Amino acid sequence: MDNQEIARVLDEIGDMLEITGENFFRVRAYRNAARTAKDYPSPLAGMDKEALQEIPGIGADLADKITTLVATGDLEMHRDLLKKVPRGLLDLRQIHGLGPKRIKLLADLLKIQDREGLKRAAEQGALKGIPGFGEKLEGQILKALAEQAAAPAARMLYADAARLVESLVAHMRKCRALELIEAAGSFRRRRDAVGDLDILAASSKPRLVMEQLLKFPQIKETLGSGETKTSVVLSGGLQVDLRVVARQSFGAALVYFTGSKAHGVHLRRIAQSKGLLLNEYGLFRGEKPLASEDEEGVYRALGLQWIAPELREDRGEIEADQAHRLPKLITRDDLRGDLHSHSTWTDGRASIEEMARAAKKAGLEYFAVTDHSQRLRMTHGLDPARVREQAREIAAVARRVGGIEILRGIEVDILDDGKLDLPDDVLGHLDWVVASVHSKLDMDAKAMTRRMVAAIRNPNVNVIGHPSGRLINQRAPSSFDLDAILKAAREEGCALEVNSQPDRLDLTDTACLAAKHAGVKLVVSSDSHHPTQFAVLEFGINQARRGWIEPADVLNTRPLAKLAERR
DNA sequence: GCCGTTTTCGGCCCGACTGTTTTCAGTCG
Repeated sequence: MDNQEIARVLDEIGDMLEITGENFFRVRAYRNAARTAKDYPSPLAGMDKEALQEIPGIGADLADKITTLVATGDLEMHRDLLKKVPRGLLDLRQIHGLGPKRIKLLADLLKIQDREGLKRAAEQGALKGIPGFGEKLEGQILKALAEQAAAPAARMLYADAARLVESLVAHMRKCRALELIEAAGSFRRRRDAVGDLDILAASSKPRLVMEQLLKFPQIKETLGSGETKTSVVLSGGLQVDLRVVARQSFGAALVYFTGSKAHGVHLRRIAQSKGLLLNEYGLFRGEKPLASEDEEGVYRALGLQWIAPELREDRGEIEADQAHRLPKLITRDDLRGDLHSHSTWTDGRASIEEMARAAKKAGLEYFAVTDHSQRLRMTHGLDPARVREQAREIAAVARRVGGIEILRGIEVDILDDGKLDLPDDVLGHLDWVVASVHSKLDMDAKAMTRRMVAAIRNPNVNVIGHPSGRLINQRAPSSFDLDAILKAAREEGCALEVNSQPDRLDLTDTACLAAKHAGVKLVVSSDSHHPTQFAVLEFGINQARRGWIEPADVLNTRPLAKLAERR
């Protein structure tokens, strides 16, 4: 049972307890634990009760429940609650406007158990009779039920969101009343994909700024609009929340609106422990504002240093800050080279020379040409003869294009049994070997772990490419024992890749952190198939920063001469 | 259910918007 599954069960318990009217703080304890589990960088399944209790927010009772859940795959409390709150009822939480209190009323007064029952009742006009329900809410529920029959909204890739933010911000800047604007929320935290967009603006005339947003051409629906806050849904289904505050509150509002929610809660608890109040308008002692204009000031007044948005997930960054141990995060400028790229020799769309010129233009000192190996027939993967032939072309290009070093590399397939797709004597003559899984991505965890560890043990392999194989919104990550893989990688001095393609971003942020803790080096790579794609390195850097990665953790921050050192 | 430079009991983060009310509960972020 992995951390995601543990989190799901705990979350469901929280929801069911809330619907049955349990003490809200007990509910919150389960929600907190679920969130902690979801973000925890190593498997809770491998931890004993004492270790679990060391984690903030998990006490004796929850540690006990988690170990039971891991051992038996089930929890008596979860089963018992499902008898009281059937799954159909639980699912009603997805409907906008329905929370625990109203769901309880629906179940108690109208005996509603699921969507079907709710739909019938709403169509008959039966909801209006319930206290707190009226004409509008009934209509809203019917509409939500009809819309949810359509596909559920996927999260938008960060790269797509970045383009949208650019056009939205350009649109907003046409408003003269706008003083400052910043995309906050999970976008500013540089998450790999975002569920909505939170835009923060400063203005003394908020009404005008709201009106400007409502003129944005892609708006499908307005969910709500008040003096300081407007929510709209764009035609693609993405929700945009705009918040407008006075300029002197911008820093506090940015902290508040950047989140994460858990990070914000933690900050407000610190404020409270100092007898202060923290909200989106500032940090206050009684009526007196202590800080509000900029983020640095707000953190300082709480006794903290400014924390990079990528770290604000309440994964220990506040404690690290208090101990003066915040990481000095890697930036794009720290990268000297790129170690994964393709050319027209396989599935790339540009020649080696075009790629070399583009890499040089992107400010890189070196890059590796790592085309696919023979097994990937559809890409015309390289056999030993073509590997040698390509080496001659690389040498020729290197003579023509100065100012950048070109490494002779390969992205060799890891076969089903963990052997590699090219013989060792061929790999041994190359400068850089990426080994990747491209087939049978869904094999069971034990077999996949063996397969990847076997590749790591091959001394010719420098790095494992896109280790999990996931494609965001399209393909689940392969299952394997990350700890076992990290242990082998550490022993062999084999690195793991952070693939920067916007739909891969693989390793994930938490896996980066786990690798760092295990002493495994990373490589941030573009996996470019086109000259413009060296720009995606920015996205891989985002992901690495979210994983607390510093320049020294990443091999391609080194000058070429030091690249061969494996640790 | 968790937690402790006020505490092992009694607290637990904060505010905007909507719809239903006629001062506020519920939901949401």
